[in-house]
Amino acid sequence: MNMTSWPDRFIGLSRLSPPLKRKLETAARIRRITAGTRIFGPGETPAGMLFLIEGTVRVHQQSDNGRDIVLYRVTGGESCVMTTACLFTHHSYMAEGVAETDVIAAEVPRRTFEDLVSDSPEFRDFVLAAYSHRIVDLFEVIDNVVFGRVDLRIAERLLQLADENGVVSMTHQDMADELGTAREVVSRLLNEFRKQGWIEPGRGQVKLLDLDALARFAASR
Amino acid sequence: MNMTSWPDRFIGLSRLSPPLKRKLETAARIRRITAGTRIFGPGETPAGMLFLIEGTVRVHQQSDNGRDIVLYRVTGGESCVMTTACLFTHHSYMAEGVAETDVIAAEVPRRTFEDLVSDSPEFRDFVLAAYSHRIVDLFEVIDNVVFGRVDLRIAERLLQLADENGVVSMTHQDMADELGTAREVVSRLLNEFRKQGWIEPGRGQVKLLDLDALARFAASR
DNA sequence: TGCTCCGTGTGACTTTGTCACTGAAGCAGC
DNA sequence: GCTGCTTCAGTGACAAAGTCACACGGAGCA
Repeated sequence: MNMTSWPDRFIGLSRLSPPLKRKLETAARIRRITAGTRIFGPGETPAGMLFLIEGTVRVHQQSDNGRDIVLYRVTGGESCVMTTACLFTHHSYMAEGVAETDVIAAEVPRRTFEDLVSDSPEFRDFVLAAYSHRIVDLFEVIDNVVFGRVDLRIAERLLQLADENGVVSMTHQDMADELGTAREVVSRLLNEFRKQGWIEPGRGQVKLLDLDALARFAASR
Repeated sequence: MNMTSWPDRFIGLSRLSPPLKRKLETAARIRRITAGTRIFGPGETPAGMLFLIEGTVRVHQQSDNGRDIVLYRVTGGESCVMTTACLFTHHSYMAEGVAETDVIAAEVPRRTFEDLVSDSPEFRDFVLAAYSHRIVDLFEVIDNVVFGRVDLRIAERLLQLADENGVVSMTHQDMADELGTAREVVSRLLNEFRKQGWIEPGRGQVKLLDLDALARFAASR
């Protein structure tokens, strides 16, 4: 990958003027982060704005009694909103970010970030659009957990997270942490799905047998 | 109230230069909204940025099956984030805003708003800080609904919403809609509180008898 | 081979949400 | 006053979801 052009990978940043692009590139520090690394967590403060060039980062919230829920994922071509929010408010993080795959990211120092927000309407629009879209994500999370049923949400996630062979490589605990529920609930509901012939469970993975049935179930009610 | 100085009531806007303050004031349309009026709702798009001079606006999310949850409230001296988000993304509203009291607000047209965001670092900081703080609110809502217990949340809300006489003037349905739960659940739990001698229920209102006990209960676990 | 850890299964119980229905409190209109 | 209507609250039965405790078995390793 040609590192000198990374802003072009971000919708909105490609329209920056060449001088501003150069400013972004020279100020940024390219970070390579291996899968599983915790990138930020509650109590820490961001050193700068993170632009995700490659990979995905999972942002999730934890409770004191061990439960966990995924708020959203940041993928290549996006910026990290939590970081933006913390930069703007000078607060520390409230959730945790973990590299789900190997990640390449550009870290732009706070000072440069603030300058660009000031000087460039395109940059500002990019940041604010990303910001606003993430708020929509949070609304959806709330809608799901308050009004949604767990069985439908599991079916939906299985379909989202399956690889090209229809296999989801996660433990039941992982799935529970995705949805903010408990492991036992996932085990029981997956067992129901198995009885329906929709899936074939294995240790640390689930094989989806009937995608259509799962999709129909997820869409019901 | 002296209307010519309303930006001074907003922390952050008082530091605007006099010319920009005048620009805000002349472009704004002062709106008086009576309690109970629906200000915006899903599907609509904002005509401009709303600055709340007096009163409170309740922003809540509704499900298709009749349940409801309050996301946050906007009070005097704050701006409406939903509106900001929609202005930035050119999306329509996803939640509903209702005037909880009589409201006086300044509506600044989108064009003026965008100009000010461009030209004034102070104005931009004000908007972004409000924005970011509201994200924090949403994180808290998620934390509560995913990890919290309903009885503790009710106790907490009763204390928040009580007037100076310790009376909360709401129906059980209203309280359920605050917390995103069902009316029957509220009825049952309030009955428990009554058995403990903490409250005295009445039609359309609850009288708090033992604030300390309620507070201790809300803080437990 | 035996040991330990981890992922999973399960039963019993609590909490929360849903449904259907009852009755009481307020509030017209007469 | 009385009559009917609406709104609010209470309740029982059940379903869904979360908690707790523990059992089982496979994977990996000494």
